[in-house]
Amino acid sequence: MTAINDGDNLDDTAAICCAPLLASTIDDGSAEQLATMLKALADPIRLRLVNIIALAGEGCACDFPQALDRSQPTISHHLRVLVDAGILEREQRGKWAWFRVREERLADLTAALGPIAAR
Amino acid sequence: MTAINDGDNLDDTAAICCAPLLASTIDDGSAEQLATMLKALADPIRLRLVNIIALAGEGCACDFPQALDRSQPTISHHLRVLVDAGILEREQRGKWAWFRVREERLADLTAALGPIAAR
DNA sequence: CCATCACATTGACGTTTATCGATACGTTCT
DNA sequence: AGAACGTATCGATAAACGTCAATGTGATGG
Repeated sequence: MTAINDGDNLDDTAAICCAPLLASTIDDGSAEQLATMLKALADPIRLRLVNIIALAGEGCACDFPQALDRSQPTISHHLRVLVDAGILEREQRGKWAWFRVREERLADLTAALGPIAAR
Repeated sequence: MTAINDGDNLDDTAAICCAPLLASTIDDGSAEQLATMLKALADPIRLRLVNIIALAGEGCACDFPQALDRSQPTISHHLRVLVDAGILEREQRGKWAWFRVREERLADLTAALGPIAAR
């Protein structure tokens, strides 16, 4: 693979993701899709990014380097991973970039994980 | 770090994990704990392992290399990651190793992720 | 006891990932 | 147009990860 995500896989992912983990034998492709979303969340910095943005309703990229003690390029990288995975949405306001949580997508995730726990 | 996990971090993790992502600002430590569980699930092979075991109620290690087309050491590695993260439990029966899903732990996970989706 | 079987551990290798400094890009204001 | 600012991308580096062949460990059964 070349990079985190190269283009509009975002909605491809959204279309297929996520068959409940208990309901049926998950195939190789579905597992890969689910893993992509989970991998995006499976990082402390990215979890805290999502947390901060979810709490405030939205968040400006400009605040994150200081809040999370990481360089601006590093923050930019993590935001990209989250947007590519469909967990955040990006909106340009003047020269600032603002982010919101795509709650439907997180709901998809818990829906895919839930059935196991619910058994 | 030496390996995936070196000892009984399992229950240390269980004790702290997992504060809801929306309810409060998540601190560095909690983020790390949550990330550990998510990382354990964020792999296609491990997702399919959990899926197979959850569907059948339990699963024998002996069946997985063929089912998932991976070598025995690779399967053993993935099972170790899942057990260390508290997602699976291991039981020795004669010379066979059997695994079950720890549903309470998965419930903890969705509980930590859920509040965002529910907003 | 020794052979066999199931599984874990070790060691090595290629790939991916997180991180940052430097730099490019795009917007705003003068 | 040019300066200043916020953000993205590039290039490099070190650490982590997935994978397998070889080997170790522990139980089973002749």
